[in-house]
Amino acid sequence: MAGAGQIAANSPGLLHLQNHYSTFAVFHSAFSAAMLQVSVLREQTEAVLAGLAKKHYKTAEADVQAILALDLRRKELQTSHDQAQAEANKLARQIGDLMKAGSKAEADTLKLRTAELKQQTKAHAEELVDVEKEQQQLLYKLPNLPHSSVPQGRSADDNEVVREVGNKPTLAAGAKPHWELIEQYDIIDFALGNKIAGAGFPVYKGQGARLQRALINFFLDEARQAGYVEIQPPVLVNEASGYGTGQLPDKEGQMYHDAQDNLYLIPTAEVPITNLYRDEIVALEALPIRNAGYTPCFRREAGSWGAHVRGLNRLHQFDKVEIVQIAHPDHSYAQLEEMLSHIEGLLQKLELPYRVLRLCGGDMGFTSALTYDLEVWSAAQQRWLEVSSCSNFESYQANRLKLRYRPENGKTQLLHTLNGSALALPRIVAALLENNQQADGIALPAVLHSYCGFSKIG
RNA sequence: AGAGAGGUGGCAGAGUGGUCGAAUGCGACGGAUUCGAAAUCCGUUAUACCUGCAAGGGUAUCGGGGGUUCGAAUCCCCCCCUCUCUGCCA
Repeated sequence: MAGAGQIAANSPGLLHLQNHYSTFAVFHSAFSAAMLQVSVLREQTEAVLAGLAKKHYKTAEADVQAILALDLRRKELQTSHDQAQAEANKLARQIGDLMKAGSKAEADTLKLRTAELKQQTKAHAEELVDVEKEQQQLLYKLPNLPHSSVPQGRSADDNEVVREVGNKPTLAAGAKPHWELIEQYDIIDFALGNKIAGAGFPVYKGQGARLQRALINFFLDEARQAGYVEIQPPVLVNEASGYGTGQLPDKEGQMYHDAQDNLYLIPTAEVPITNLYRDEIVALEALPIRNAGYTPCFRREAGSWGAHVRGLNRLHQFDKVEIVQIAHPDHSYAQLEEMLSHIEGLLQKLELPYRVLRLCGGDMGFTSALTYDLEVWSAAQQRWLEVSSCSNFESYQANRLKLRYRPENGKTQLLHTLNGSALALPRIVAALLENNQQADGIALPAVLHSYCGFSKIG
């Protein structure tokens, strides 16, 4: 094919998203160069296989070998194709000169050769497309490699509790879960939402709506004070953006899709905000980039409805403030810690007991290299609720996004992308309601009083 | 939604079949000049892949895809997008 490495945005040609940053090497720790770079598969095969094993990826050995074999074939084809094309280009120039000189017969002789070359380049180009497509599909299957600090493990039970902060409140007898409290105070109405939209689309009313607005403002203000630029992105994105952050092609069933215009409702502000930097070469001085945005988030969550997802625990539409960073590869883990401490600060100001988990290989996301989950204690439900997930994707997303920087000298390199919820509202609301319930209402934490315009619900 | 115009390098903007990866201007970078700066002058200034220890060489890319041709930014077809006017509308 012509122009290996080009991206055909807005077209089915997205399969041609290339991963040819072969020189992005091993400057960092053995693990820190992320996936989807064939050079890493080739140069650090053992480490890659170990990482994939940690993520419980089944066919690692076979897939990696297949990708490497395809890469060899790809190079062969590229070389032969380029050589044939070079000769054809040279002949074309000669033919042009001959025509001008009036030597038509000689020109015709050369044309015979160009016809042959044309056959060759065409055959090579076609196979090249096939090979690249096949390699691409295998690469898309591979999850990101876990950071060395990621604990071994298969499920949520194996996650590492990094720390637990705050005291769990002791509720009076007869304490209610939030789905009863919201009815009692008439602040969130599932039945109404069901009537106008469907299950999982609650209607916030009165103090409930005002609390939502207060939390959004609080989170955005805190983010701005921490150095984040506030972004208001579209909540519908195109297909290329879905590929850029990795929601496509694997998880398309989790997004609402407008087939008429081929747009997707965002499952998180991560998608539009990170894609802002798709196909960009960012100046070193601009790093790290800190962006924050509030958006509603839409998740189909097909088939995931069950007993313990009552009330606000899981919704089709919810509100979230997301923080996104783009960092130099050498500094991305420092930035991850910065983000984590920002999020912890929010929870502390909200006076919610929380814990920080380092997710194990089996529980972390497909695209992540290291993920911290933050969970708040929901006193009436007597369980931890995940309110934030904060991850470093290293160059895994950047590779698809073609998000790079130019080093002092040398070729462009991939940047690292990170994001975290700061914070997702529904479970925060659930915990606030449950933990602060009193006989005569719900006492809100001091930090929210001025944002809400009231200090107590009820 | 209808009609028309247009998509070229960081930006602006030439270029209607070959010598065009692409004039020119601006910007940026390096150098000269200067005590320093402005101005001026000289030079450099895209991305990706293949090849090579390197220097270098090669290929591709002028919105995307396909076609015509020995040869396409330039001609033909399809698609996408933007702008203007009309319609509609928060």
